[in-house]
Amino acid sequence: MHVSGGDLQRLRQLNSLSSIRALRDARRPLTLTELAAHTGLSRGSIVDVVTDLQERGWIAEVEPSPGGMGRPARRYRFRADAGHVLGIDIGVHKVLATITDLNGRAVASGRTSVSPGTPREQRLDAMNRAMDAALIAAGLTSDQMWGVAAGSVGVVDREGVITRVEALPDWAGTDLVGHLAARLPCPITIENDSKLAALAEQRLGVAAGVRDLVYLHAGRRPGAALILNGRPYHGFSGATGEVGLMEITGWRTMTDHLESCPAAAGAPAEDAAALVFGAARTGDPAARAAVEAYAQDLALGTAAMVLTLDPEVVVLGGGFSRSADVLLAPLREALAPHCLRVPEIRPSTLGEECVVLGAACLALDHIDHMFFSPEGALSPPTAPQRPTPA
Amino acid sequence: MHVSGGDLQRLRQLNSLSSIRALRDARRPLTLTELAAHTGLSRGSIVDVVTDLQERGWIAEVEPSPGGMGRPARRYRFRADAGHVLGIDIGVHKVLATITDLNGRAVASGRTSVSPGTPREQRLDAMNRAMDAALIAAGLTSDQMWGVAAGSVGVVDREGVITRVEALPDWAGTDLVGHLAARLPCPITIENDSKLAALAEQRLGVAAGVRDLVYLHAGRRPGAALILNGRPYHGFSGATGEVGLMEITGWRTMTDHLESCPAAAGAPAEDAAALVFGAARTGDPAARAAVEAYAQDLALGTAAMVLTLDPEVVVLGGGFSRSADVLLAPLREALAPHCLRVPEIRPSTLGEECVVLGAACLALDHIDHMFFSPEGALSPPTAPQRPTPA
DNA sequence: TCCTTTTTGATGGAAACCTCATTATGTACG
DNA sequence: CGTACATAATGAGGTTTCCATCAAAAAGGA
Repeated sequence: MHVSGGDLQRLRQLNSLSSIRALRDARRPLTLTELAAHTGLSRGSIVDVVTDLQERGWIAEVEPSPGGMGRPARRYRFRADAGHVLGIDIGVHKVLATITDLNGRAVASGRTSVSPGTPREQRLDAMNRAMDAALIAAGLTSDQMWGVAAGSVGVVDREGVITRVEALPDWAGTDLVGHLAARLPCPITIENDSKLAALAEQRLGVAAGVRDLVYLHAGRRPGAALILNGRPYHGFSGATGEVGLMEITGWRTMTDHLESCPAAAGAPAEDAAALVFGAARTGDPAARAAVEAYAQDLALGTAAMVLTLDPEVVVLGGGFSRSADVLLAPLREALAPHCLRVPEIRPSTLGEECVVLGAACLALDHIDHMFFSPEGALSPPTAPQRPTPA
Repeated sequence: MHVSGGDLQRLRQLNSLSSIRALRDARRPLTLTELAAHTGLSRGSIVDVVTDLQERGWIAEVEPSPGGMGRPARRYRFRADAGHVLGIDIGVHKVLATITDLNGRAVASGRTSVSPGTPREQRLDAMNRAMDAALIAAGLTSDQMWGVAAGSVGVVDREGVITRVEALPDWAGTDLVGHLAARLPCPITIENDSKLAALAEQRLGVAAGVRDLVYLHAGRRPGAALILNGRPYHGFSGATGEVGLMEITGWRTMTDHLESCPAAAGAPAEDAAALVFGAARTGDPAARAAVEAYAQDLALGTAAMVLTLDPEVVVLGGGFSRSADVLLAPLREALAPHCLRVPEIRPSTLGEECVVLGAACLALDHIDHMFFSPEGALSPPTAPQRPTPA
């Protein structure tokens, strides 16, 4: 909580920001009287603030709403289309890029396919193509982007360096920031993909507004991410949610239960899980047993996190969350004996878009911090530039 | 980050708070020129603000510092003695009460002894006596307290109710808030004792300024508490750090290693640990083995938290931290094989005072939030009253 | 004694806010 | 169709707060 104060212009700036925030959060046009109520300012001052913001292009006037007593009031809306951010998901099998407006609404996206073996340069190239496709679809250029955030597999430290990654052979140490900086002048953030998925679920998804949650990435490479006190939790070096590395949790071997199930016999390892979940859905006893054994192991590591953090909600995400209908009940039952209070378990709903949307949320958060800080001027809406290193 | 804005008086209020904070954080008298630099205000405005604050009693003028070029500057200090808060630690064997000034410096304290079997009413009475002793020692009355925070064993929920406690038979459900409210008109906060110890270590102790830390309570009743993103973490229902409840951590039985050690033969269970640690210190092989076995078990649950949270520091607190000299190395070694990155492990230094000081910190935080919020007026410094329930 | 350095105090001016009275522009109703 | 009512916009006058600037004051050193 930074108390700043300042001069009269700073006060006006704060009041302008207050108005913008009110308009943005209301998600509908507001009248001057409503704005005055929201901000606590007098009517006259709100008029000043609003005409100023309108001249600068932050807000726009809309038709007065018909049918009401008294003289119809002017109404204003936040111009969410004044700027855009870019979210990127660099996955193992695909790269997604999505452009959203300042409200976080997706306006365009691009996609390219890669494989686990794709070498670094080609993966970066795939990222470039996905970005370009999204930009073209949105009809925007790269210097119109206000911010970018990219999600990647692996451990991402505070400087955005990927320090550890198992799934991709030559991906660790990739200078993602540098690579993006060459093509985009705006601020850049890199984060772990599960953390972004968790953020998306907490902002837009099944855990909207939840203060404390554990996001479980259930899939071929299990993982977890945390939202604590309402904010994404990064830890000291970014290596959070790695409880599955402990032998006693069984996370390293739990997919064996699925892959060695008769229902998956002969199929390639990456299809095994889906086949077993499908068989379990139709009642196959061996498949059900395999799912239960998997859930038992998953519950061990989950219980360790739940007992440590006492979250309100556990979000079940990752590829296996598509099979939440057969996985949820066994997981809940396996969790119960370990926990003091069993948190609500909700299957993820955002699906494949989860990480890109989370990335866009993070980029929006970043520019929010910039604009709402004392230094971040409330200039006419233009794409912020990265501060040039001194 | 709440953007508030407001009218001109609010601006003045913000600037006043900014000045108060600068004076408080500097921990030394500042000149008007220094204050102007800190707050970014012009000199003339600072004069206004300062004379205003001085009239209201928030700051005081001190002797100009001699020996310097030019005309000697007036200097002002924050009047930390303008108000006081009360911290209480309701332990199993003792009740502590400490009164600190607005800088968190202890000015007086009181102490009473209790035993695990002491029934609720007598324990509350012991608390009253400790409080009264502290008040008398400080020469203050209960209505001069600006805030109280009490730490208790057991799980404390958001409303301050003790929902679960193992160590004290009839303590769960105690209406601590109600009890304190009958004797103190100021805001009241209740929190779990380990969480307060962690807070104290992060504010005043061995982990000052650390953003993410795990506080290990190593003692006869093991536990843990978390500071995450620089703030105490409470969880949804307050039951955090309970990873020791899982069988696989071995936390429920790990003290058996110490109690069954020959070095502790014949001694009562509560002295066993100290004897074993003492024997280990002199090189007794059986005692060393017992300590190592204990450390192995302690490391399991700790590793689960470290892998989940990736903290910068683990603080070793609780009764056994007095024996950190023999416990630290085995714990560090036992932790290493499980962790991606072994956090720094630091033994607690605040000792018995830990919880009371943490309680005082929490009470200070609470009034900070009150005064620095738009509503909390910057009236002349007087004890805030609890809002009367409507 | 004079000069340099730094703080202090005073004045004028501008920005931003508030209040209150007046005017404008709709709907409702006789 | 005209009047009453309700709400919104506008404008005048006043207050608070801040800034910039400049002369005066208070020390130490030459």
